[in-house]
Amino acid sequence: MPRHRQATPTDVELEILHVLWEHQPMTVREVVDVLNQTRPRAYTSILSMLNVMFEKGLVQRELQGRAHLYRAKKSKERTLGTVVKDLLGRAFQGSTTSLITHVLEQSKPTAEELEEIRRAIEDWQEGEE
Amino acid sequence: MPRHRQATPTDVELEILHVLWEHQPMTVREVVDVLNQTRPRAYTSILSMLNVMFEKGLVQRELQGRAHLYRAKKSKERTLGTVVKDLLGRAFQGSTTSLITHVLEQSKPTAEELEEIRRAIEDWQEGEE
DNA sequence: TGACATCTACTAAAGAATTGGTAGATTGAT
DNA sequence: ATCAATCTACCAATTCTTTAGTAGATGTCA
Repeated sequence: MPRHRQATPTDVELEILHVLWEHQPMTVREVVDVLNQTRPRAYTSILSMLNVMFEKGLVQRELQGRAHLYRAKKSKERTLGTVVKDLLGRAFQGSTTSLITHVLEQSKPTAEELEEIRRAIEDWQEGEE
Repeated sequence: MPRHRQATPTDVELEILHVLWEHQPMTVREVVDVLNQTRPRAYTSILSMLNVMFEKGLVQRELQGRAHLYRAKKSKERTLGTVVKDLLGRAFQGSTTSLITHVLEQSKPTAEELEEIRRAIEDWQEGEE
């Protein structure tokens, strides 16, 4: 009857990671202040989450005075890469084309964005291959 | 202390939906037989999941003899669209280009796949705009 | 008819995710 | 020194997800 721990960060974890990536290193208080601008939660809620994330190895911390300074352990790039890889396998059974088609349909990019995407494809092609 | 129900199908739900999309309509027994080829679970486990999914409105069912015939309520296209939209907001803060860049990096498409992707972009452009 | 297979409904159970409270220590200001 | 603010650790509670057992009904077949 068990359950396997999720391979990628959960919703709230991702929410917190995004804040850290932008302002790290941060105290719990600072994270709370940023999050409260969108969806208010108790200080101890965020503290608990950061604790869980520390135990999972998602964040690092160091003492400064009596408060902890947190920072994400993995970069935004690496983390989002894992998230995409997971989704690709779980929902799209590895089909890159299918995933990209859905992305286009959902985001309905403007002509400029399309150009940007085309450039991203070329950049990637030259960089990797 | 609550939790908000997930907007998109969960892992196991997606696993089951993929099976249904390919063979529907199906009895529980048939779904179990397909799933057991990859990861074996008890008959009642799948039955329970299908029940939950029925209550959530993810699948429909009709009686045939004394067994139920299940089928997905929403198409694969619509469902995966929702999944992508959710991910785009949650993990990529709406940035299509960022998401696509990560998809390319993770899937490392071959030259042929790249061509396919380019064609998908053009198709989409002509179809929609 | 009786043994057996199979289907459903109901229930249980345990782990994971998320939110928050309480208590105790420490700091800073008056 | 005392009071308030603030930080952490520890714990509680609730919902969701996933897996599976049990019981009861029904159908099949010798």
